[in-house]
Amino acid sequence: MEYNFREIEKKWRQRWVAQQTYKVTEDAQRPKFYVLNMFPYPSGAGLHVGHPLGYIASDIYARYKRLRGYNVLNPMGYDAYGLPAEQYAIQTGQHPAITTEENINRYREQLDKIGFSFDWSREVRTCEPGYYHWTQWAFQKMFGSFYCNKCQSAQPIEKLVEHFEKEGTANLDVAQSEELSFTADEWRAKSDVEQQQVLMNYRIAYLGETMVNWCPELGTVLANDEVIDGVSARGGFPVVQKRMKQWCLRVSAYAQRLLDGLETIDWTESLKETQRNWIGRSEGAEMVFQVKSEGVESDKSFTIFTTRADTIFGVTFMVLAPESELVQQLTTAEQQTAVSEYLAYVKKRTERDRISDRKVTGVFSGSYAINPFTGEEIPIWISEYVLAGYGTGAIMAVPAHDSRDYAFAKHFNLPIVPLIEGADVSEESFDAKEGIVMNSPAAGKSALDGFSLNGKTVKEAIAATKAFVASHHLGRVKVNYRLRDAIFSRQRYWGEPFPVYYKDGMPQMIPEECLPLQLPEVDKFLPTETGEPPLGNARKWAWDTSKCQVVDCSAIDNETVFPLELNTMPGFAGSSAYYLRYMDPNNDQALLSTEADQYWQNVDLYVGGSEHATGHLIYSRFWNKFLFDLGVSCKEEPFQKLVNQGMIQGRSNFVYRIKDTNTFVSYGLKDQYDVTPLHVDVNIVSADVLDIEAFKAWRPEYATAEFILEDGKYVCGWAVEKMSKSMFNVVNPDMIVEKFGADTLRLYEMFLGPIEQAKPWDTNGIDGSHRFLKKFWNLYWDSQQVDKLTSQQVDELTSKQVDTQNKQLVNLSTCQLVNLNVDEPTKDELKSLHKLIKKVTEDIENFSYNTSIPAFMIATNELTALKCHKRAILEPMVVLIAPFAPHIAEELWEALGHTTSVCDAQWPVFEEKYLVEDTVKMMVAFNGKTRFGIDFPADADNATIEAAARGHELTPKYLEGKQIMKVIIVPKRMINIVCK
RNA sequence: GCUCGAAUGGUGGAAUUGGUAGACACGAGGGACUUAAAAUCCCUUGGCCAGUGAUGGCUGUACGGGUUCGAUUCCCGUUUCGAGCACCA
Repeated sequence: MEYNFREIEKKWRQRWVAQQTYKVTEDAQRPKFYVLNMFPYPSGAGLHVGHPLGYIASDIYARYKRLRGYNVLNPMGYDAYGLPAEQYAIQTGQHPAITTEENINRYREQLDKIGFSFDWSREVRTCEPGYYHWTQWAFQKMFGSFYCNKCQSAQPIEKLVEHFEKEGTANLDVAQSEELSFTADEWRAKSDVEQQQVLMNYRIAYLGETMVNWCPELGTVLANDEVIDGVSARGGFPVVQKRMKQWCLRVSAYAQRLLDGLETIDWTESLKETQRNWIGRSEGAEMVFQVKSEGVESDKSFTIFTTRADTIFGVTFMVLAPESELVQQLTTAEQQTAVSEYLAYVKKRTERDRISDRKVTGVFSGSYAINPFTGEEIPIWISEYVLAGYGTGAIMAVPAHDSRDYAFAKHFNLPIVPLIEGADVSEESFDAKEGIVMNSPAAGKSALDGFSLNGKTVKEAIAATKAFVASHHLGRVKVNYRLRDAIFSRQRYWGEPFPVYYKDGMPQMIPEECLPLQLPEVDKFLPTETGEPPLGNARKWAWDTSKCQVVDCSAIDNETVFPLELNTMPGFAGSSAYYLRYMDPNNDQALLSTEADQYWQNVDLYVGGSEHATGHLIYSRFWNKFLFDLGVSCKEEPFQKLVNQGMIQGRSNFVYRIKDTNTFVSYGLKDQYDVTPLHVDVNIVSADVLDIEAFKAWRPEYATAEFILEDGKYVCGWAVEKMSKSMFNVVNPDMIVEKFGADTLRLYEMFLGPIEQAKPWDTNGIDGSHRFLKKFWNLYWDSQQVDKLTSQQVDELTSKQVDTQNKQLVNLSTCQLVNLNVDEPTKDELKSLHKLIKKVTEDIENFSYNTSIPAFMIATNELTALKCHKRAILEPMVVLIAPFAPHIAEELWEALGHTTSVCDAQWPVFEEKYLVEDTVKMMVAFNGKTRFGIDFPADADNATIEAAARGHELTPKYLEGKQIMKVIIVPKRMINIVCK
């Protein structure tokens, strides 16, 4: 019987749908397991073979867990909002909802062919009102919350109001945009609008005027993770810094918890490290410096942040960020012109300029700061190497021990005072945090309260200085984070609308029971000419508070009808809590029910690309922690284990055209000509040999092409590149499924290499996986009857597929499923099976599928050689392969007489006893060189073995005339004899 | 510059707590079957050397050292590649 994968796979695709094989419900009787893939953005290009890699890996795990008795949640959905759909809409005028729908259908069609065990009844789409209802709801909750540092959690804003009414800002320890100070009386005296403005300083979702990454080409602001090297991640357009009023999420409030949480989850070290870098915790001190301006000590002061408080005696100048508000205050009259010129220069430079050429630039402000430890006057400079957004936007410069300060000091000829014994700072600064401190204070100088660090190690000195700063009220010990609040507004159409309207210029939340606020229709998707977002084009986009519904803009009277927010939410809004929604996708009363949350808890295994390390994976951890504080999610960390699948790169093929001709020369001969390499569609190349007819038909200009062949073939060159349309190297999974079947595709993608590693796709190797499945199939469909046939009858059989040596027939169309004899399996057969059970079980647990495929191949070959036709062996084999190749497994399972799906079978139990040998081969080595192996009884003890070795019984030839110094016996492995 | 990870045949990659390096597959070469092709099956395949041959010897996991009876594995140093962060004070 032939392995007809097309029919088999079609049959089971239909059967799975009809029988709802993959539908899952909460079941208190069984332990849960939650497997999740990062849901795809349905792009117009469809899936290529790289996309399913992670889905296949997680599907194998999901199926395996199900076979082990777990109730497995394995959902799929679509991250449907996003820029490309909208860009397409701008170009074509087609509504993004329509193109998105089309793309989703295409994705679904492709996914369905690969045999995933997704429960499609739980599908979510971020662009559907029933889904973004809860994105809007979460946003409103963030608006209605502040972050309490003392209790380390989000709290309702009402609690903060209570605090203000009682004691103003006294004893307040909360996350805030800037430090405010007022009394309870002052608070009560404020108008409603003023109070609202104050509260904005504390809300977790707040409207803030901040420097944002503005991308003029895209007409929108971008989050930090969407900007790479000063250009937009999508499109590569320049990004400029601009001050704008935007919705922000106070992610920074959660910085420490985001950092601590990393210790509790099972992610790769490199990914955790990436997040640690992104969060960028640094411990240091803030110190206050008084200002002396134009020779007069003023009451002005400013604060700097430093991690090297110990270097306070080496400070020779101060530097302010050009954007700092202090610049205006501290510039003296005579320096005004120079400073203005410098600021104008800085303003012209984009983020990108700053990164690409790091010139040392700066200007003196005219003012001096006073070193709080020594009373020395220190000039205050302004330079772009100090960033406004980090710390306080001002630093104390210690040129001897900071390379940036050093470069600045050299350039402007400022003094350099070394503080570490033995450090040579004549050529470069000594940045390392090691050594013994000296010059603190410098000889002949004195410091406040006789403070000195001389003789201490740097580490001790840092601690001592911090303690001194705190006790003498010169500043405070402070932890700084690089992590900034997330900008949450986008000036785009295709995103979640904010459930917000404006009254007296202050944002108001539309009532919770009126959610979701649906995205309105617009005529034009481009941002308006006035710079307003596309929602400014919507005619019906005003909020009627009396009717609690959206009404026409013309009705705005600012009494009952108010304008709605025009921005939309960014891409990460919808993807930040989708894993929670899968637990209870159709709930219209809540994001999810408590029961669903309690049962499914969090994602046990999350699979996706590492490109989301500083975006999605930070935002959803933040989002989940917020929901955890609210009591909506019972787990603080959303993704317990995370596996990053590597990218599958394309393998491009090239043809070589001789310059100025239409003649193409084969790879091996190209050096004899002056040629231009051209990408050629990999789908008309097989094993690097070009299909010439297909090539001529590919493009009209090649119809008359001529070829210089080698060995009658046209051989193409190749290179590994990103898989993309423009390189003609996109391999479509549909084609592979059509040609080899989904099971082969699944097996081959897993066999390609370790799941985490990037690797090029090479269709050539796929034959091996397909051949294996055929062999596996033939284990079951074979030829008991053949033994009964006479050789003459065998010869007469039409297919004549005879292996002459073994007299065994394969692929014989008349044969039935093996006549499973009921004999006890032999020792060898059981050994093959249990070796496989052990290997496959371990591999799946460790996520290293690439090595279990060979194990299957070896077992199959062994069992074929043993002519094993025993149910006790073959039945567990089907279960073992079911996670990898579900279609063929189902077919064989049914053929073996089962009426239920193989998905509900039991994973075979491994038994050590079948692998225990009667004899153990011990390798014998002399002086570390392995010579040969000798069989010992398995129960021989070390003393017996050593006696045999010393008695020269094992090895007379090698030991002749030598004195045995030492015999080392490694249990069940090796005897090592050391001799002279 | 800092942090993390990696380096094994022509290729993708195996190798348990340190114990016969190169599993398995691709590619390549040879053979069987076939009018032919496809399909299938069998053999060879890290390098060098010796032998008619079975086989044997040397060498070999980026490079240089070290620990060990024994190192792809552990330690120190170097090089290269990948990833992340980056005027972050």
